[in-house]
Amino acid sequence: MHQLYEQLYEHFGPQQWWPGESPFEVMVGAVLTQNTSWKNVARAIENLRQAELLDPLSLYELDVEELAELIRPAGYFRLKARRLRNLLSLIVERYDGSLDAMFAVDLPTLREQLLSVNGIGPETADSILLYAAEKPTFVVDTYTHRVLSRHGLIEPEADYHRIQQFFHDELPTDVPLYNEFHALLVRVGNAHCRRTPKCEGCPLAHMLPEGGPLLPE
DNA sequence: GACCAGGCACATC
DNA sequence: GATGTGCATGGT
Repeated sequence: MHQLYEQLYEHFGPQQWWPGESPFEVMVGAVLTQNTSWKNVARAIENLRQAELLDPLSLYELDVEELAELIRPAGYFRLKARRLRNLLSLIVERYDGSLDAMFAVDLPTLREQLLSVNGIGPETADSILLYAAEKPTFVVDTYTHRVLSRHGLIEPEADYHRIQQFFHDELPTDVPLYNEFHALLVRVGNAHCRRTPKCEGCPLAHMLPEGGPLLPE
């Protein structure tokens, strides 16, 4: 596990994640990027920035159809407009629009509150917790799952919690480390780990198990 | 034109 | 409890 990290870091260098200028922008991005490439999300966020709506209170006042129109480039835009609204209502109604107040809450409690929002699942919650609130929780995504199972480090059918537990057990509790490691996993996933799993040219190819990658997922 | 992207909720069996 | 489906734009 540590060696995996070392190899990735050596090859790709620091990733400077999350690409967002404020914690609030990170939160919005976390919802918008669900099953969607970051490039599309960036356009949507740019629309919100142009409209000067990148703060909880302004965005909460906007009606859901106008919000949907602005985030259109991110895909699933009607669905995501509702999901954003649900998240905004937590921020505004429970924390009076203050992210500082929200982030003062302890990790397990805040994680539960986020998960209780319709449209926020484990990955989105953990992304917000790690990259916006800077709390030590590992973010598991499809790339994480794919890379680890190909390398025989987890069983292919391992669920979210199990994979996350594995990182928490193996690594020191360290926000910058979790941040960088997850970013590197996405990076290698985007660069080399596409559907056909030959792993050619991958910086991790030399550390695959005997007989190559374990399966196409 | 197919296939994919930094998921999640809900329906159905 | 397991499996299937809708959601949608933009890049390869």
